[in-house]
Amino acid sequence: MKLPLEFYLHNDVVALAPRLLGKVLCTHIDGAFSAGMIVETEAYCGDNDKACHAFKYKRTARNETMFAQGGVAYIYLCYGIHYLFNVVTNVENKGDAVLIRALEPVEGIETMLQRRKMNKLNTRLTAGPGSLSIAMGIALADDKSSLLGNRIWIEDRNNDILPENIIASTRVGVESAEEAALFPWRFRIKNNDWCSKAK
DNA sequence: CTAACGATTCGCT
DNA sequence: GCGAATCGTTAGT
Repeated sequence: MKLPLEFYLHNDVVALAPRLLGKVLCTHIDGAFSAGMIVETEAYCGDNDKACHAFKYKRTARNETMFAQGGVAYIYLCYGIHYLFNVVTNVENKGDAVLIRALEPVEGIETMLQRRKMNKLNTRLTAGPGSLSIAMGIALADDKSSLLGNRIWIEDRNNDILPENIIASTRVGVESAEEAALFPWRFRIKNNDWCSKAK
């Protein structure tokens, strides 16, 4: 069951990020189908979050997509090599998004291994935002893609994560963001090996 | 126009 | 477990 538009329009990105845990990210790209359960996310908020690209609603050519209506993909190039996949949320002009940091492979594992040029399965396949984008076949060209279409979408497979199995912690790479660095806006599933290393 | 940095990953010890 | 590689975007000269 594909998540409906209303899910993405929720006005509190910090409440939405943990709700994406346990949902399944699916892609149908280059004729191949892949799916992975979301096990780690981070919330970014344009209004009061200094760590966010869209802090104080500042627009640049790169982050323009973050200001779109919820339900589209925002894909951003980090460190010159890594594509980071984000889900834009809220209504237009808010600049809110959820970064997907790690997946647990569910379907199309052979395809993922090929894309990653790997022979055997290990947690590096989809642990980490740059890795999972490659494994799922997501590239910069998919920036602004709707998550309601038939190329990239997110499914609810009735696998809700209980609150006691969700761990909130501080985000990575935000030391210079002052008070925003303390916000516990990183969410992951307890005892899941596919999460990138805990801080 | 130029310099600095970052929502990271990979290979090696 | 740790340190180097890497380059587009941003902001400052």
